[in-house]
Amino acid sequence: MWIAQNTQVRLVTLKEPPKTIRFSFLTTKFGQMMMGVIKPIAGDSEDQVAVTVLHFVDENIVRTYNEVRKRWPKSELWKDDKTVKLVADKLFGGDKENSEEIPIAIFGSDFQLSVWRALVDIKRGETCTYSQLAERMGRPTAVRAVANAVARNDVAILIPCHRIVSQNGDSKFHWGPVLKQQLLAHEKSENY
DNA sequence: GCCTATCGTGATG
DNA sequence: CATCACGATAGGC
Repeated sequence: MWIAQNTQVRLVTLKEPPKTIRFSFLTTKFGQMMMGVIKPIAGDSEDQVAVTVLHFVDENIVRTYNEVRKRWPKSELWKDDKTVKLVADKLFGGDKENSEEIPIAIFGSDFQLSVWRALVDIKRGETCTYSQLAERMGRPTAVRAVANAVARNDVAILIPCHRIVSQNGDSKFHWGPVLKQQLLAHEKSENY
């Protein structure tokens, strides 16, 4: 079970951290993940939810939970399998076809937001170096700062930070270089 | 390999 | 506020 090839993402920026994040765990083709969603987002219908957290579980769920807890110190974390499942089914449930647009709620500094916005423009099967990304943002010398912001992406896959590689081929990834390579290989292949 | 330019963040006072 | 150390970098030597 994995994300549909043509999934579209819509970024919504939050003015403050979410009061409540509803989370649950999923089993995917690339391992277990923790997903956090918020609802509703401004201007959307009552039952509309947006993804705000998507982390791989690399060791165990407690560790992953603690990491999310640390990242969102002001937010309440509610276990809510039902609400998460609504989004998870849209994302992972279908097969190759998926016309649903997935809202992603992000919160961060202006700089971070601009980095994350630039990330979603990198197409599936493509990669981009840190300096290329910095250049695209019109901040060619802020390479190191861009890398910091990339590393802080909280929504794996949907905000595709795994598509950023360093120029010398080094491939660092929050959840390990091996997984990163697997994701990239998967995206480059035609076998979905 | 080591040295340095670069810049947003978070910690600290 | 001011300062400092720290990166998922990159380029020069």
